[in-house]
Amino acid sequence: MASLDGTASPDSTTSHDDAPELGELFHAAFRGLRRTWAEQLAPWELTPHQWRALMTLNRHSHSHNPSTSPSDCGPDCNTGDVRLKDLAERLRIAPRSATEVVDQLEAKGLVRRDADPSDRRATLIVPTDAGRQLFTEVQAERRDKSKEYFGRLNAEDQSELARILSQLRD
Amino acid sequence: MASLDGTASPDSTTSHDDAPELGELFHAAFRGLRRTWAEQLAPWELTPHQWRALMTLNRHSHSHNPSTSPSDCGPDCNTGDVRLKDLAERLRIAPRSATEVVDQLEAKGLVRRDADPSDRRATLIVPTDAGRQLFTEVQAERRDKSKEYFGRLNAEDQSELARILSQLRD
DNA sequence: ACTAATACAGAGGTTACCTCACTATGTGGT
DNA sequence: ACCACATAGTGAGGTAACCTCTGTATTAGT
Repeated sequence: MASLDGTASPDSTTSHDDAPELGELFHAAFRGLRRTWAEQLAPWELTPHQWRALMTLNRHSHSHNPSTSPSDCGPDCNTGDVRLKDLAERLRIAPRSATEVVDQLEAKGLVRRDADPSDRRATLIVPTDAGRQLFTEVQAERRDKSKEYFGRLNAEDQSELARILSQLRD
Repeated sequence: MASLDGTASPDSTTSHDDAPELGELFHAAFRGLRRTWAEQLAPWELTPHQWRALMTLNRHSHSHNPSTSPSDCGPDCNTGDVRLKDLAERLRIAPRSATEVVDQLEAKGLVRRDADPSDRRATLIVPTDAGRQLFTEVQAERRDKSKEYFGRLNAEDQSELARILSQLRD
């Protein structure tokens, strides 16, 4: 609870209590971000959630489990041993929630569930060709900064924001 | 529990650009904020949404007791008449969604629906005594910066964040 | 070999939104 | 005065993005 650092002045004479709180600003900004994303992704019939999952799967395909790895995993080993659980961790959601979004992507033919040869309990989530193509397509579109939500910030503010948010994320 | 180690892969030969996107950071930070709020508000059985509505109503309505109100409202005194539609606007949600949260707060006895004497279509949302008391109580608790989600940022970063988010909000 | 842990999915719930259609009421035009 | 139309709130119904709890198959530890 009350830590003893005590460096902060509790009187807060200089703080404006009636100013919109950080939380409110954050909330509003996040809702705007979500809305913008949803609109951008609508042509592809993807929700932001699905896009995040697809992006993670396409990008984050380096495995973490070296045990019993196939010997032919050379420099181009990028098939991506991403188990459902790994996806959940990267998206910071519960495994059950990852199941859901994978179900959706699978129904759209964007990812595939493969059996993990090293553990028959596990499922490897692999983007299909369609999934990879869609990812590339959408990403290219999104690279147009004028369509980016954060495009209204200058570069300096963008990196400032990134720095601060990183602290917040823990 | 688990260490959630970063795997500490020193070099990813296949990774070309691993810059975590702003959107991802934003998302993660927002989820943390939501969770923190929910936990803080749990003792009062309020959801973050309900709290935001209650806060808005308490801040923007200066309603006195029906009796003994000498109307010493200053020149800048807002009438304190917050219609459901006004609440929706302030929360930036659809009127129908405001109805919902007002329903919830009314069921808890924290706000009351009064007829607007100047327009019989309109409903004025007024915090009850219980609502005002709860607001004060929770706000006092939340003033303890050590419990604040944004407390982990120093003052400078907090105002930086506020400045940037304001730009984003439009 | 037996027990504990793990990976996933089924069932069902919650929060925080939304739109569309409807009613009651207010407003302006002729 | 009357009618068209807008506006305020709400019932009905839906969606996205989460969650927990439970069950089953499988693997790991002793």
